[in-house]
Amino acid sequence: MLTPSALDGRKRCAVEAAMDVINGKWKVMILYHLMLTGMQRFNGLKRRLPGVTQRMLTKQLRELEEEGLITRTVYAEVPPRVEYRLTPDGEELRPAIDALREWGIRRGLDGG
Amino acid sequence: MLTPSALDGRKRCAVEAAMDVINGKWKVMILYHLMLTGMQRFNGLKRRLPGVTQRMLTKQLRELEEEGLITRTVYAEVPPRVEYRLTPDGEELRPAIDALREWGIRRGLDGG
DNA sequence: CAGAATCCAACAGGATACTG
DNA sequence: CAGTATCCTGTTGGATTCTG
Repeated sequence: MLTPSALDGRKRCAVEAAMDVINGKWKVMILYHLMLTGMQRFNGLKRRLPGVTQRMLTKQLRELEEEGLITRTVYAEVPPRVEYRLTPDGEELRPAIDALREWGIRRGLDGG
Repeated sequence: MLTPSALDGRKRCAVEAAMDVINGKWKVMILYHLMLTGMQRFNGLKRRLPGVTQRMLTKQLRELEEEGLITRTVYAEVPPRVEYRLTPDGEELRPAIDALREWGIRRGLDGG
């Protein structure tokens, strides 16, 4: 629980730290789609994120990987196949992203 | 609940919409401190956000106000007094920010 | 298919000075 | 106290081309 008197002044940057990790135009959406589908390949994500460029998708995927939120599995095949999945750590973001999503729904659609 | 089969493909941007609103280096921290304390004045926020510049604080506060997440109350006094508070809409972000914060704590401190 | 490399534009954000 | 106004920089992000 968020208890004001107990937290004001201490550990004041857990929120900030979390935001740092998911900052980036596409990161939350990437995580969201991995939460929905369990696994996605590069072009699968590209299709699900209208407007993303290869460069940006690659970059954000790499950062999420470095941060330990997703795994990248490369299969040595032709044509290449690369699968992205959430790590347990990334999976633990689900409640937060879910809360964000529900807030977005309440705001924009209000029960729609 | 986040039910994959029901949501994949529909309403796919509630998360994105939410992220758009809270994107900005200081916005979530501003909201967080308003959640903790109920009200803050300009310099109070400035003190609580180490590193923020007046320009950025002003900018992000204005954007949060435009987005309807906070109120800005100006008292015609000398010296001036301006109070910032969450709107009900902003208050509804509490679960999301709380979830983010708890994730950040689990990650960085793991129960600390 | 899943990128890497290069180049470039836009904007977020910072430093500083000034003000009612 | 609570901002404006300028100026400036770095990062984010896009367009395009090339590759194993």
